[in-house]
Amino acid sequence: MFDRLKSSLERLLPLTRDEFVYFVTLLTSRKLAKHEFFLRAGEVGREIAFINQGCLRYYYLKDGNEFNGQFFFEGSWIGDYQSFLTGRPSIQYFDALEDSALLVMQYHDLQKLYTELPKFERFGRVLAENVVIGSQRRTASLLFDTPEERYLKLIQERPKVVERIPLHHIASYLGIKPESLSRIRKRLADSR
Amino acid sequence: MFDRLKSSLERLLPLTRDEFVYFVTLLTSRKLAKHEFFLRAGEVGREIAFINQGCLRYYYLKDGNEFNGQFFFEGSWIGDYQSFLTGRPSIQYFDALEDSALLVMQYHDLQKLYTELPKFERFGRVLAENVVIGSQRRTASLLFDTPEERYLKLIQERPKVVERIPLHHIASYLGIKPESLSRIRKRLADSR
DNA sequence: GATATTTCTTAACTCAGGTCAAGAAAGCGG
DNA sequence: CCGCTTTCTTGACCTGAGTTAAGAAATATC
Repeated sequence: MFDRLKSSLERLLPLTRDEFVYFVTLLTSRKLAKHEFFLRAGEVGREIAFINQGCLRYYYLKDGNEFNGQFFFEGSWIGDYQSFLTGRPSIQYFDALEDSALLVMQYHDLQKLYTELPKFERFGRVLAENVVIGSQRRTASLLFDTPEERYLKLIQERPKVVERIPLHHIASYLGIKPESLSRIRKRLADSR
Repeated sequence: MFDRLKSSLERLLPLTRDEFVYFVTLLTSRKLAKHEFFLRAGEVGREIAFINQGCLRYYYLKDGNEFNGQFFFEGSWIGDYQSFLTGRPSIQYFDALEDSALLVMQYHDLQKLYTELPKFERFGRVLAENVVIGSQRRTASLLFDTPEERYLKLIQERPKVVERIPLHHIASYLGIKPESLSRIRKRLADSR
């Protein structure tokens, strides 16, 4: 039940048995069926979740069209960092792309954790850093990589995405239409 | 000398005279002539700077081409947040677009400040939040706004950028070529 | 197991942005 | 104040992504 969480945490900071157990008491388990929401735009997302099993994404809605911001698999933490920290409503939708199992932590429980076990500040800091690094990498790629380059990088760097997620969602993530991704795939297949 | 800094800080947290004076002792003044660098890709940027006067940008270099990430004017803080926090080399170039005057704070001085005057943690937190919010807004806009929409939003939301920064830099920020921005401007001028 | 839905591809056409080339205008540096 | 650089625009042509429409194949649903 908590194996994945344990090894994930231990990559960040060494924990005694008691510390880990305490951490776990702050979590609640939650199942999401495919297509169920973790958070909707307009809501305040004062919780973050460890994905124990499954896959989620967040997306923006503009003129009725979805634009995928990011995909998350088991082993990573998900949540609207902005909303979580500031208490303001989210502008993103978070939903499950597969049946998923989450371990959810509330904002005030995390704050309590920081106070009672300051070594967990490191956990919070690394989480925040990862958000910044991920977001800036994504911006850079959208700014100067072509859609084809973005697709090739995705295959290279995150093969799981290409394996488990429908192509129309990947197209949206790359900033193009499904038809264009089809053409890119054909181009690549023909040229080798 | 410190008026702009003072009013900028006071928007975040109320300070006594002594606290502000202490903050100021941690800063060193630095002038940058137009085109001078604040930080180069490959270097570790263990300092952040308050822009007292002038304008800076950061950009990425790919295949010999510059891609502008963001512009900063007097009153804002600049630095490579990733490099600053993690101590790893930057992948961005920071340079001055006008003759500029900075107030520079070193990483270890900021850490000292957090320890000695914990109320400044708020300062650090808000700085970090702004980085995340800015980066995510930018990603979203690159993902689903057209270049023309991005240009119109820029005029609306950040008129200073359009007034003070050459169009070829703005084009690069929008993710297009100068010629394309010229055409967009013509299109807009013709259609009204 | 039949039907509906989701997923993915292909084709024809349009259009915005890239590329290459050129030149005008403004600003700067000596 | 003269020449050089920077800034900005325009035109012709090319290319890749959007749009619309259709259909095939795989999955889900009852």
